[in-house]
This record gives sequence, structure tokens and C-alpha cells, in this order.
Amino acid sequence: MESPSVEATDPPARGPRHASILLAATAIIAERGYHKASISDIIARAGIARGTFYLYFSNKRSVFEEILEQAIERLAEAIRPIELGPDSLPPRTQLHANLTRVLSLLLSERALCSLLLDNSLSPDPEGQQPLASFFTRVRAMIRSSLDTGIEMGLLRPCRTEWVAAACLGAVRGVVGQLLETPDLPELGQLVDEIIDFALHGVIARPDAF
Amino acid sequence: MESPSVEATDPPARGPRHASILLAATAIIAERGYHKASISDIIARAGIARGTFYLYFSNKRSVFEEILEQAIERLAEAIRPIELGPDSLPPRTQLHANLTRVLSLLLSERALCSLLLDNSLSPDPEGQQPLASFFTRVRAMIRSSLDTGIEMGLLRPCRTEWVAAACLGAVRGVVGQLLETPDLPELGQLVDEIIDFALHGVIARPDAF
Amino acid sequence: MESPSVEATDPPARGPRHASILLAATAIIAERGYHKASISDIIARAGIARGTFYLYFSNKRSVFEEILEQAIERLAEAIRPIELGPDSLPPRTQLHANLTRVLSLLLSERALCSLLLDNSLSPDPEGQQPLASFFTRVRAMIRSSLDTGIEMGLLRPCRTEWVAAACLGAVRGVVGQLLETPDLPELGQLVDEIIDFALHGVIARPDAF
Amino acid sequence: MESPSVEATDPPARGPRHASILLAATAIIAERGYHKASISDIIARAGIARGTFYLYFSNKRSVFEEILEQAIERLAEAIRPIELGPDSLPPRTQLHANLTRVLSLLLSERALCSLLLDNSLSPDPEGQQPLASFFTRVRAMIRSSLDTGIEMGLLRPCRTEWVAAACLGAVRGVVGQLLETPDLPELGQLVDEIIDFALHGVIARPDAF
DNA sequence: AATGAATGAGGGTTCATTCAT
DNA sequence: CATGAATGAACCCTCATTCAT
Repeated sequence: MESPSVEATDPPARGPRHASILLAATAIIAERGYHKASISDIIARAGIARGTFYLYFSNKRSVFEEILEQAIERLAEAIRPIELGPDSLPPRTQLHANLTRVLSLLLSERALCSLLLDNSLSPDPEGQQPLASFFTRVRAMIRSSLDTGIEMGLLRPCRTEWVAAACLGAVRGVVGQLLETPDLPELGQLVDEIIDFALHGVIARPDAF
Repeated sequence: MESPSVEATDPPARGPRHASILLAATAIIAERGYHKASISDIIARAGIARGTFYLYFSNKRSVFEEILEQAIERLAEAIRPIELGPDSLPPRTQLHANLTRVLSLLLSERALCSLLLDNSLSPDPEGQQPLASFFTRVRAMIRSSLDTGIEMGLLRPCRTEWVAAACLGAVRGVVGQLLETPDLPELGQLVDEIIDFALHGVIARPDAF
Repeated sequence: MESPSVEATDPPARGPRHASILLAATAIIAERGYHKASISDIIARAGIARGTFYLYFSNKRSVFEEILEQAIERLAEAIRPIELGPDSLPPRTQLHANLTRVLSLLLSERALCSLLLDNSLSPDPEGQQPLASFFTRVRAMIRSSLDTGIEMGLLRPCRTEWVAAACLGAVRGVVGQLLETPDLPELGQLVDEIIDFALHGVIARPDAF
Repeated sequence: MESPSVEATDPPARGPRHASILLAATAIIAERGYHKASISDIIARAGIARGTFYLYFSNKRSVFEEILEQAIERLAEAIRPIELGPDSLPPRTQLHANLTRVLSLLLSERALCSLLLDNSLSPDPEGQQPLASFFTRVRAMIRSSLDTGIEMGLLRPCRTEWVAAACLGAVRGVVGQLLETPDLPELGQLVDEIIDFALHGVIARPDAF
């Protein structure tokens, strides 16, 4: 006997329509940017009537919040904490897997990227910014990994709050650039390059410079 | 060529009014954010009439584009190519000076930042994106520096088109984070940390990992 | 005549559903006022589906019209013509009974009042106004009573079409005021006061003034 | 030198437009009722563009509030307290003048009447009801007059809070009836009839009944 | 009979832009 | 040059009504 209220949500309902609106909205944001995406655009793309939109979402903001939450959730699933136990894979391997998952997710859905890379998302100052808080969370994860690495003597001491921001930024920078080119590179190489950069920097020998 | 005048601008002309509008618009952006800045806000702040605005700017976008261009120009001035001649300062010193200039400029004017970090400024696909092209330019500068460094054996060989993007991204990441906190850090340390990260990465010894 | 059925109503039929919708609508009016009462409110209260509503009523107006008609009917039942036969109760007693019935009906159901006192119920000029015609009927009854009273020498001659309107208005005025206060007065006193006013006016002695 | 800010009002401005919108809105209310009067109706009638409306009124409610306030003000001017000094005109004469002013004002502008007689005005429960409070004020004036009259022995003792409501209602009743007929009666007679009713009631002799 | 997802006209409001003065 | 009243397209949202199931 299946309970009919396994996943009862708010007034709006789920269903294929719900998904198609989400899809349409994501596409619209990708091509027009968040602030210019209008309900009219979305319903035109989804092929539904005006009122139907409000059957599934209580207002404009909530669609975008849901898209964002979905994206964040998928992204969060792709990022797994680095384990340092004796039976764990080497840290670099774990890091590589993480980055590969993240990048392949991002590059497979450009619309999603334009959402995640758009710093101007925060619709209103009054609303909290789920995107910003997501990045803060990721930054905190990176920082904590750095702190652990330093404690273990694997990494050099540094101001981890800044370096974590730099690491995250480096990834975003690369993703941002890739979005500008039509064809995608071989992901393994790219990830190696990013990791090498983050681990060793660009210098040739420690005493150069 | 018809007019001998130095610089043909928008339909309208230059003058003190032009500057005061630009100033007002910048202030409004700083206060209310780019997307909520309205013509009404700007003219109220500038103390001019509605129509006067359109005497100096052909539309709303053009004000922000001009502000952006100004910002880019100042930023571009702050970035000077690394010279590697025998009489030049050490590269790291030059890099340090560059980054310090850039960061102090950005952090001193948050309004400017919100424009620079906002990817969605020019949402019209038809219009060119001065911001994107600026970043492309900076990335190219970094890449060219990296290429030179590699040629000279100072830097290790790497895919410079990606590493350049990572370097730029790292800086943006740090700036982005600093904007979220009210108080600013000591700039010298911050810049050193960024440079150390970019040069040496985070690893403790070359053979660690 | 085609159908032998007792009463052809709206397209739909009668039944327990019909009554429960009427009940729900009355309750909603009482709670939220006529103009804010929505179909959604009503069906939620009645516990029926949206479409079901239109099985019993052709549109929103018709529910309220039916409620109004019911109210008018009950009100009409409460008003009985004054009999002046030798075996009848004294006119004042009959009048007193009438007014008491009317007021106790009105005051016991405020929802009903808000419909009855709201002149703007049927805003469509094309539709007849059952409320207005009801009041016209009541006014005619009062006037006819006045005429009879004058003929019999009980009442002073006057322009009965105006005085009837004044009498009816006086009652509505009192009801309207009572609706603004939460607690109800003793009805017998109130009715006496109204009757005294209508019969004797406010003057102390006939020759005062 | 005329000060340019003799009558600076809120954001919206005065002027012929302001008045014409007010006029249009009044007409629309008169013919469609308050709740069905839409901005579209009003601007169509006023012959202005949508945006122009909001140049003069901050929202829909404010137009109606202003209309109501104007009406109330004019009505309030028509009602003057009854003076009972030795040099004053006889009370009945003063009363007659008051009623004549009120009725001639009301009957000369039917649109105004439909506003004043519509009990359903109160646009929102949250907003205060200027109309209701006006009538409360008038009722208080009448009551105070009644109290004075009773003290002086001119009027018979009675529950003045109810009788005042009845008096006011009587007038509203007569006005309401007159609105249903196209042609207006001779005002002097009408007023006399109302006053006679309020003073002496309808009874023939004190001891009748 | 009963349902409820879908509809779309219409609501109030905003704001970049124009143009007669 | 400067003005600011006027514009109207576009915005988000509501809700009475319909119809395939």
C-alpha cells in the first residue's frame, strides 16, 4: 500500500508539467539571463497558458529558486569529501574524481552553468542567496581539506581562507572560459592541469624566481 | 571625414553634465545594485530633469556601458606587462605591484566591482560584451606572460590557455570573497598569498602526494 | 409545457450538494465579505471539486443571487400586513411583532445583512436587481399601510411615498448602526423606540417648536 | 512673487489632469460600482494613457479615497450645527436649511450619491473606512442635537443613539428612493415632509392608536 | 455525477523613452 | 540646452470558467 502523501509538497503540484516548466525556465535563463527572463518567455517555451504556470509555482522567484536548488543539489552530490584513511584512494585520485564529476556535470548542461556563474543572481537583497551560500559551503569544504593537509604536513602552511577562495575561483575561471568555446576538451587532461596548478603552481623549480 | 572633432561620442555631447550623470549612476549602482538602478534614481541623484538625461545618453544601457568602459580602462591601466629585461625589477615584484594596484582599485570601489563581477550585464546576445572581451584580453596577457616564462625556463610547461584562466579565476575568487566581508585585510599579505598560490601551489614539498 | 417537474431551476439540478454550496457560500460571505468571496473559498468550504460547483450553479453570481432570494423570502415571511379588523390585535402590537421578527432575523445572521445592505450586489445594469425590487415592495407595503391609516383617520395626511421611504430608511439606519457594535441590545426596547419615533417623532409636545 | 510651492502635495501633482481623472473615476463608479471600476475604465473615460494615471495618483485606492474625501467635505460643509441662541433662527428653519443644502447637493450629483449610499465601499477591511466614520460623525452630531433638545425640554426623552441612527436612515431612505426616479420633486416640500416625519411622526393625534 | 488541470482575459502597476514647450 | 508631463508596452499575478476524463 503506497501512501498517497509520500512527497506532498506545497500548494503547487508535481507532475510532467512541473518538470517541463522547470526545463523551459532553465533554457530561458540560459539564453536571456535571469533578470530578463519573464513569465511570458517561460510559458511560451513550455507551451502552457499563463494561469497554468501558477498552478505549479507560486510565483516567478520560486521557479528560479527550485532550479537553483536542483542544480546545487546535483553539484553537491558530485563533490565528495576527500578521505585520508589508510584504505582510501590517494588524495589526488579522489580530487581528480571530484573535479571530473563537477566539470562533466557543468559542461553537459550549459544552462545550468550560466545560472551558477552568474554573480548577479540574488534576485533581491531581501531574499537570502542560496547560490552564495552554496559557494560559501564549497569554500568551507575546500578550506577544511587544506587545513587537514597542512596539519598532516602534506600541504604548506598558508592563509587557507584566501587560498580556498583562490582554488574555487580557479575552477570557476576555467569553466567560464570553456563556456566561451564551442568544443569541449578531453576532461582528464583538463582536470590534471587544474590539479597540477593548484598543487604545484606554475613555477619550474622551487628556487626559480 | 566630416567632423574635425576629437571624438565622436553618442548622439549627445560631453560636458560637466555628462560627468555628473555618470557619477550619479555609479553611486546608484553602489547603493541599489545594477538591476534595480532606475533612470528616476539617477536623475534624482544627479539633480537633472528626465529629458536632460537623454541629451547625454541615448538610453539606460549606454550609461552603464560607459561606466563599465571607464572601469575597464582604469583596471587596464593598473595592469602592466611583466618586463623581463636585465634592468627590470624582479618579475615577482612586478607581479606584486600589478596585483596590488588591481585589488586596491577594486576594493576601494565596490560599485565598480558589482559591475565587473556581474556576468549578466549585457544580456543582449547581439551586443558585444565589453566585459567579456576585457577578461579575454587579460587572460591573453596572462597567457602570454606564462608562455614567455616557460620559454625562459622559469615556469614549467603547461596548457597555458587553461592555466591563464585558472590564474584569473583565482584572483576573481579572492575578490569575490572579500566583497562578502565588511572589513578589508592587509593588502600586501593578501597579494603575497595569491602569488605564492599561483607560483607554488599548495603542496608542501615537490614530492609530497 | 414540457416538463412536469415542479420547478425548473438553473441548468443544473437540486439536491443536497446544491444546499451545501449555498451554505458554504453564505459562510464565506460572512467571513470575508461579498466582494472577496471566491469560488475557491466556497468549494473548499463545501468540500467539493471545482467543476461540481458549475453543475449546480451556472456562475458565481447565481449563487449569491440565490442566497439573496432566500434571504428576501425569509424577510418577506417575517413581514405581515397590518390587519385592522375588529378582531385583530392592536396595530401597534402587530407592527411591533413585525419589526421584532425582522430585526431578530437580521441580527442573527450578519452574513445576510451584508448582502442586504450592500447596494452594489448586482452591478450589472442589464440584470434586474432583486434587492432593489424587494425594497420597493416593502416600501409599497408600508405606503399602503400608511394610506389605510390616513383614510381611517389614525394617521395624519402626508406624502406617503416619501414617508414610507423614510420609515424604511429609519429601520435600515438602526440596523446598520447595530451591525457596527458587537453586542446586541434588548430587542423589545429597540423596537419600541423605533415605533415611537415613527409614530410620534421626537418632539416633546405638539406645539413645541 | 508667487511661491512655487504654495500647495506642494505628495509625489502626485495637481492640475487639470488631476481633476479630469477624478471626474472620470466618479462617473465610472456611478455607473459600474466601486468594485467593478477598473483603471482601464477610468483612463479610457479620462482619455489619458495608463502611465499618466499614476502620475497623479499613487494607486487605485487613492483615487477613490480622494473622491470620497471631497464628497464628505462638501457634505460636511452643507451641514451646520443647529444654534439655539436667542438671536438664532428658529431650529426648524435651521434644520430646513441644512436638509435643503444636503439634498440639493446630493440630487445634483447622482454619481456622488452612489458613492455615499454604497455600504460596500470599504475597499479592504485593513483600510479604515472614511465613509463609515463620516456617517458616524453625522450620527453623533444628530444625537448631540437631540440631547440638547431633550435637555431644553423641546424634545421628548428617548434613546438618542438609536433615534439618531433612525433620523439619518430616514434621510438616506428618501434620497435612495429619489435616485430611482428620473425627475426631482420640489425640494422645499420634500424637506418639510421629512422634518414633519422626524418631529411628529405619522400619528394623527397623540392619543390615536 | 463528479473531477480538477488547464485556460486566458483581465487586474493593477512600473518605467524607459519621447516631445512639445 | 533643458524640461517634465505624457506615453504605452511590458511586467507579475488572479480567478471565474471550461472540458476531457
